[in-house]
Amino acid sequence: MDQYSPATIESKWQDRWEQNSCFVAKTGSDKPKYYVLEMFPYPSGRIHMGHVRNYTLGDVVARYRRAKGFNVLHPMGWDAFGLPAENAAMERGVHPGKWTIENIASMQSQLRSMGLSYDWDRELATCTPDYYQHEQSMFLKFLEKGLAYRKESWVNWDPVENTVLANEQVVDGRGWRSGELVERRLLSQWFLKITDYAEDLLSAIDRLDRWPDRVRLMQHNWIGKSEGARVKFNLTSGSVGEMSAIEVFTTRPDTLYGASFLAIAANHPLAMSIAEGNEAATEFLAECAQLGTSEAAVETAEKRGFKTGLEVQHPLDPTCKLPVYIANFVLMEYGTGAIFGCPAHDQRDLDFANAYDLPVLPVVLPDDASADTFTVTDTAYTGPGRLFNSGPWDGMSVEDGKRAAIAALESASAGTGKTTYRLRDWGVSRQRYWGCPIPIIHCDSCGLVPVPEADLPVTLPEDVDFDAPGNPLSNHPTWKHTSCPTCGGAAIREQDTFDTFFESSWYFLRFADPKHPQGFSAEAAAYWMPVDQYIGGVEHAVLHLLYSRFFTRALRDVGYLDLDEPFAGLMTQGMVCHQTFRDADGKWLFPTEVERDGENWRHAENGNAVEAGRIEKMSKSKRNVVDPEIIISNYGADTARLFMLSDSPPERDMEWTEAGVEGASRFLKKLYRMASDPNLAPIGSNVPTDGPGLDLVRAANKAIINMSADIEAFRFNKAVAQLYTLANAISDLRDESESAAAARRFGIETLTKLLSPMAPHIAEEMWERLGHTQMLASLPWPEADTSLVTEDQVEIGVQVNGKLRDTLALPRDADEDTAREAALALPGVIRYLEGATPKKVIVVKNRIINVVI
RNA sequence: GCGAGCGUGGCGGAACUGGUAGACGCACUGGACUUAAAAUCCAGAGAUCGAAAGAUCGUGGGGGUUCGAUUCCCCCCGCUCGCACCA
Repeated sequence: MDQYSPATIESKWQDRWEQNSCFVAKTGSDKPKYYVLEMFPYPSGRIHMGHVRNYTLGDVVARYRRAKGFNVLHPMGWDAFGLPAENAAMERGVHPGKWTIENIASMQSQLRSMGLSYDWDRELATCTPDYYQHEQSMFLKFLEKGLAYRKESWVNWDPVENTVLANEQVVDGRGWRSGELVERRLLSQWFLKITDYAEDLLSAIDRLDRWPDRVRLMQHNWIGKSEGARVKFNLTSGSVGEMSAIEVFTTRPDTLYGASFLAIAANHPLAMSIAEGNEAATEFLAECAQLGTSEAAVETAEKRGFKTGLEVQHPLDPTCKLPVYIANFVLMEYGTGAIFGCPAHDQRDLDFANAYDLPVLPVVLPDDASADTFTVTDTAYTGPGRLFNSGPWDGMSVEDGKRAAIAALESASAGTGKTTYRLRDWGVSRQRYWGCPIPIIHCDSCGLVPVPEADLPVTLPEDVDFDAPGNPLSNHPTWKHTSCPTCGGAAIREQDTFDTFFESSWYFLRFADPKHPQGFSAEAAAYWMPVDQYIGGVEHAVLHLLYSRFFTRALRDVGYLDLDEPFAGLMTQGMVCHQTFRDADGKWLFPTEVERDGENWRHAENGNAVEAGRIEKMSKSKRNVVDPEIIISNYGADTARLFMLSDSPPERDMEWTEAGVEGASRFLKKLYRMASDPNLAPIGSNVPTDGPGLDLVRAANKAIINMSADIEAFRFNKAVAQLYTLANAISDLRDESESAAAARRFGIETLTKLLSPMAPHIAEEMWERLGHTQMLASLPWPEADTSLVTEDQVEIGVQVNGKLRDTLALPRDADEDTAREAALALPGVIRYLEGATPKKVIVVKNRIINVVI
């Protein structure tokens, strides 16, 4: 018998699948459609284990759905714009385009070696004009519709990447890729009006019932809806500059009678005008500007304020005037950049009031407190209760008070009910070369002029210099010079490029018809969309996944298609982790550099002791990485895939271990031997319905049912366990009869089919060795004979007072009396009864019997 | 601080709507085969006590509901993630 040789059979079957176009998707079919998509990779040059996990998960789904009779679309492409290409250009002098194309080629061949069932005919790379010209034209349509605009604003500047970042790309005050503290810069930038969709994006989250709750919650929080009111407070001294009133936003208009001050942000326009010619105020503003926004800075910062000397009139209480402060804890970016302080019912306001000796008047009385004695000193009361000290609203609940307050404000023309969101518009300008040029021309006489549709695409110049500092497009000697499409005069091109999240916001639509001259065809999109199952990392919860939801709606509203949600089902996979190793000097070591030494580890070459550290996410910096290519060449893609799936549930982090890989490899070798067994019954033998093989036939049918359920629920680790269980059932059948041989054939054939979504190459090879000529890739999923899976005998646990004392074999669905009598006759039960009659016997059919004494 | 999730053998993890805790695998132990090793096959295995039969304990800790709790409720501890001066 020849040996299992992954290298040989894997390329053999990859070629056959390719020759037979097994995975080419056809738009339109009698079969139901199924679109499965994995987040496309950035072409860094080499695949890593995270990719292997992501694409294996997707491939199992794709292959399973295909076998279940779906018309499956399973494409792959390249998110090919981005900064690493420019860094490579600077470091190695290679052009970003060339670098990217070469990386795509090598990663593509790595992916092919994994045996993934992609329709490669639909492959796309976002850095080609053929792709990005369409987003230029989308942008122009957004512009026409008012969904894109340009404004000067304070933006996040990443000093390492030398570009602006969107709010979503700043984590803890640092750039999401560079990790460097971002700076604030005032720049003129392009924005997309994602805020127009805040309410829709938020409320539609409820309908994304096949998304993980975690991601839904993150998007919910990110959009950050607050319902409340805007309230206008008139300045008693007339006006300062052009301002005669301060508008605040509050979620607690019901506490308006407890107001004791107003506070405005340091960069509020009023604060700016006050500071003009006021040294103390200027100094305070400068101090505020220095304050970091990092977690630590915020936590330790005291509440500080600057008393402006201005006063405002309370809008509902003519006798009440409130002082105005500039305060360091008020943010210009949220609400109106101004608040009214009600210290009794807001902790920050209370801290501030205590620091500046402002009155603290409670206006909400907890249900269990008395109006005569209730006071607030150090801890604000934010819970429910009845309003008091609040004039006409006394006795109302907080909720009724909010409504009454808004009504009162509206009738006094002093405010309105208002909903505020945390979500900001998406800034899409990037000061980089390797991105999609923004199709705008700046003309001195005509202003901002869109590049006419006929002149698209605006392509990137090839000959660029990466050695000079700044944006290479700005530095290019001729590219930016053009003529104005309106007046014909000399004009300058926009030199910023789009955020690379622009490309990934619609690639899933392009896959529906990747050569379509309009970017994507509405019909093909109508057929394939939404993506039925999307799979990727959770790190995109509020980046790519939110942008894509917005983008799809925006495209709908400019007339491209009729669709709201791009991804009907989402699954976020966990990270691939590995043990870390360091030598005596604390230097990180690659797993390939160490070897086991009994309980300990030592250096493979010099034999020095090695310290094994924590199990962490695979990362280049800690060197705890395993190269998929090496695993594939040593064990084969099937082994890598099987181990990826077997160890942990997909959404959880998993640990990559050599021992686990060995185990998966051993299992596949065993299956290969089973399929090569010369003593199997001939092909087409009748499956026995009795005799010694019956247990195996049952086990195989059960495996079909369980495995299907497990795959559909993404419990791939359990699905793999079903394979092991079935393989054990085959080994356990020792009988040499003809009918046992037939059962064995049925078992191994079933096992082979069940294995095929996970380890497709070896499954094909086994199928062929079993004597079949048709490819598994084109065969349907096996159907279980459900009459065979219910056994007529069931083993039931018998408890005495809730503790298991014995077990009992009973006919299935045996009636209660039979069960009770049989249980009471058990020696294990009699021993405890000691002749007494039990108080009660609980019989749960086919499950358990509990004798209570 | 707010929100979410998690905590089960030496390890990864199973356990349907409350019903025989530890499926399946890894590591481990013993045996067979072999001159030997590897590979393979067979068997064993939660902990403690016991020769065994068996007993007791056991799903982070403490309480509760129940005939019966990993599962439901309350309190506490620990870890992970997300958000954060959001008015």
